[in-house]
Amino acid sequence: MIRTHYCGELSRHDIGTRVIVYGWVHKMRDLGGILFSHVRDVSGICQVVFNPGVSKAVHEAASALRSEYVVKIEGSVRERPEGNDNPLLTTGDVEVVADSVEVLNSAQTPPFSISEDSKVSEHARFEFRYLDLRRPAMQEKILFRSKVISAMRRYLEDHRFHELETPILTRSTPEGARDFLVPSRMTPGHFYALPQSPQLFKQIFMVAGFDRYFQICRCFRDEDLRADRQPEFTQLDMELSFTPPKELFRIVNGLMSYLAQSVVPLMSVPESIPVMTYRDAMERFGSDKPDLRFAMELRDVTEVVEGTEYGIFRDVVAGGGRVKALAVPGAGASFSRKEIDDVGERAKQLGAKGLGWARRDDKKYNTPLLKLLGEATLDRIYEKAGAGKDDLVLLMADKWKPAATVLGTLRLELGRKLGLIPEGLFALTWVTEFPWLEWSEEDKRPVACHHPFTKPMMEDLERFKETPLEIRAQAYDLVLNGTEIGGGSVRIHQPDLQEKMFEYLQIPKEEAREKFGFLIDAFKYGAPPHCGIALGVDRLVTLFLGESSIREVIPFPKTQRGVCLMTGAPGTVSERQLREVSLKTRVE
RNA sequence: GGAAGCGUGGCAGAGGGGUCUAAUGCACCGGAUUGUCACUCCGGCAAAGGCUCUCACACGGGUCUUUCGUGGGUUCAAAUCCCACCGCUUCCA
Repeated sequence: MIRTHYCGELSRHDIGTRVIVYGWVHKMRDLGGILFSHVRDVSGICQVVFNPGVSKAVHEAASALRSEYVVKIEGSVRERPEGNDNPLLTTGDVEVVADSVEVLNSAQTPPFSISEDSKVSEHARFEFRYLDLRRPAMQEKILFRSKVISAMRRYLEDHRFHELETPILTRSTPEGARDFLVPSRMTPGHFYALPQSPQLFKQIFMVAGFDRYFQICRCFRDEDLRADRQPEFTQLDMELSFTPPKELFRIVNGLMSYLAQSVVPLMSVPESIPVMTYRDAMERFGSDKPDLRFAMELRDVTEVVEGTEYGIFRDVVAGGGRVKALAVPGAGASFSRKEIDDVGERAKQLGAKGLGWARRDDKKYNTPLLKLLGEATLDRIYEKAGAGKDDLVLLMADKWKPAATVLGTLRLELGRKLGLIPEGLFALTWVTEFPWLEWSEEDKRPVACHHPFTKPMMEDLERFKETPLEIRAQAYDLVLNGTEIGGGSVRIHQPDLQEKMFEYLQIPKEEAREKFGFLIDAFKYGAPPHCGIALGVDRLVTLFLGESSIREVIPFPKTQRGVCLMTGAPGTVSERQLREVSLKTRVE
């Protein structure tokens, strides 16, 4: 006899039916004469009653049940007696009257409770992940993730995308993050690398003519871990031919609103997601991933203070720098002097040389800047910053970028502190026109901001000789609530431009030839114009669920040191295994 | 590479030089309990080792020692102070 019903799906509809359910004992309540039990399976929980009036033997057998025993229950569904419904259970208006119970497996007492949402350290949860994953809250998250992924597949397949696979064993590329390496047995001294993304392969798919590709793929980066970073993570990777980014945006907007409709009912996504340039994002929010759940925009007051006598402002402006202002709502009235000083300290911690501030009580300004700038200038600063009379105005003078980013960080932190960031809101935005190149102090050469296959804005390219770092790329990020959840670009599809790019990046010809020769060759045989994007599935799911760490939505995550506490990976290998791949370790 | 925080019974967590023989809650174990659903009530409950009582064994009892991430140090005295290491978390490069 096999299972007739899932525990969590029993309802009034089944009253009178004989059922067989399988599951784990979630909880026991022994009232002596009568015995109640909650039985749990993947679908949920139902109550099973053991009554000696029904069967003395079964009641006695049931009294030996303990938490997490695996059981098979046979019985009949009945309506609960008047007033005994349990509104906390989806199956709370019925119960199974058991006439048979079979223990399929007993269980040791688990190290932490599965039925109660008690506080447990991550360490214990990771070590006993199989028990942690049994907890209903975790099952919900993992199944939610699965739903998100399946909705992605559905949507993309409906939009003529093909899910295509790319290799996990591939070759190391010089740009980007650190690779995970896999030694080759058959070619001693050579290594595969695990892909940081299937970038080159998806472009090759475009050359091969598949037109629209997607993949739910695992990517690997050997970097330090964070709350939002794991050494392996999952991306929704996409690439499209003959499609301008505008159309890609439309498809991704559609994907987001499809997800909102089908799996995240709390989220509402407007037909079109706002688009702003990198420059705009930096100027207005001091970040390339602005959190648009709240206003508090940065303003530029350089012109207002240009002519001032105040040395710091004057010098910064004369040196081509900028003075940026941030109005902090209500904080002028509510912050103590110490709190304001703390903000200044924080700014220094973030790399600022100093932070100007102003507030006013009633009609008078109360700020050290009053003497230096005068009332009229402060009036204009307040006006320009859009500050009300109770607001605290922060002023930052520096080169435009640090001035913006420091205030941008303060904006976030103060917004959080003042409770200005609404919960349960999903604010999406596109950020476009990222810089193409950035200077790498480490390598003493320009490196690609996105990756070396990104197409620049062709009209900017003419200025390459003079201001290479000001060239804009046809690259874009998708940002949700201040978190980058995806990024992509229009790719170079002309072999000569791609070769030139490697030149700009000062990658030696031979190296470029060796590592990317196949791509340039491929382009020579008729490459379509193409663009693409990759969305971070772990981050997306984390945000949807309002969690603070991607570890909550990854079934088997690793600790900050890259260790899996359940399996003990990474582990040592035998001398023989090392010999087979021609390796010798330097540590014992 | 660097900064900060943390590590105490199965879990959570108090204790920050002597009163720790480690509070409390949860889980767990035994008993009572016929409508519970965070059931209730009573009792027990950190681990390892030594010695010992009862004793054929088992079960049970008594007693001592060690253990507060690990190791070392300071002190008459360390969970508590210092040093190193290990681990977890957050952040920076």
